[in-house]
Amino acid sequence: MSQFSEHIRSLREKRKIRQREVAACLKADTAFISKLEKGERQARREQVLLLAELFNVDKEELLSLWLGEKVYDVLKNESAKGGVAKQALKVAENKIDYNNKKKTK
Amino acid sequence: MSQFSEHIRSLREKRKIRQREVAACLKADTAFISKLEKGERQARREQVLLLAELFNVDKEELLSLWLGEKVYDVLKNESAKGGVAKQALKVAENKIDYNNKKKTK
DNA sequence: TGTTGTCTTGTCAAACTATGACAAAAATAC
DNA sequence: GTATTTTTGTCATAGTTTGACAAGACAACA
Repeated sequence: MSQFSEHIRSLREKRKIRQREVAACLKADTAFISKLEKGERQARREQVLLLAELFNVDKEELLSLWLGEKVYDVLKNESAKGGVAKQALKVAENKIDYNNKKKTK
Repeated sequence: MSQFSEHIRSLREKRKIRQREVAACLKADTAFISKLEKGERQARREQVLLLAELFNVDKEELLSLWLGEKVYDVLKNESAKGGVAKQALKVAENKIDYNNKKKTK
């Protein structure tokens, strides 16, 4: 149901790892991993980094996917009708750009 | 500090309304409004709509600004280094587009 | 069929976060 | 000075999320 969760699952399956091993890596139980992989629980930042290490994938890429889901979560109620959600994305983008400009200055 | 909060304040000042009147409209006290206008509290969706009515501005526009802040909140910790935040925006945008496409289908 | 290992689901307390109320201080106006 | 508006600090309450546990489902296979 969520890109992030599906991605995690697919990474695990490609590497033929059991949920119990992922659980050990995150110091959680398999029930939690199962829910992560079905999008019923959200990972926390720290866990995303551990997963990236475990699966040996780029941390920033995994973080982007994870964050993207969180962003979508904020918008999903509005995303139905029209431009509100997309406008909101623009607002956020402008703030990011503005902040980065300030810093390089 | 936040676009939304500054906007609210400026709307109120343009119309020469007191915080007490805004508070009445939202059924809150002035302390709360003060914090809203300084970005120390986040409005809830319902309150945004009330504000749009009170100030007689477009609801969708105000919602976009408000949502944009919420989105930025999710990203602000990452927005420092590099592309993670902007990538996350793209991920979210794709999900929105994908969902809209599904619906019109 | 029974056993073993893996994954899933339901439930819940504890941890965490946010809201909005109140009181008291600060600022502004008169 | 007083009166009014705005700000700040503190806090109980409500609301949400996490992760632990127990029990169930499913698959492989002897």
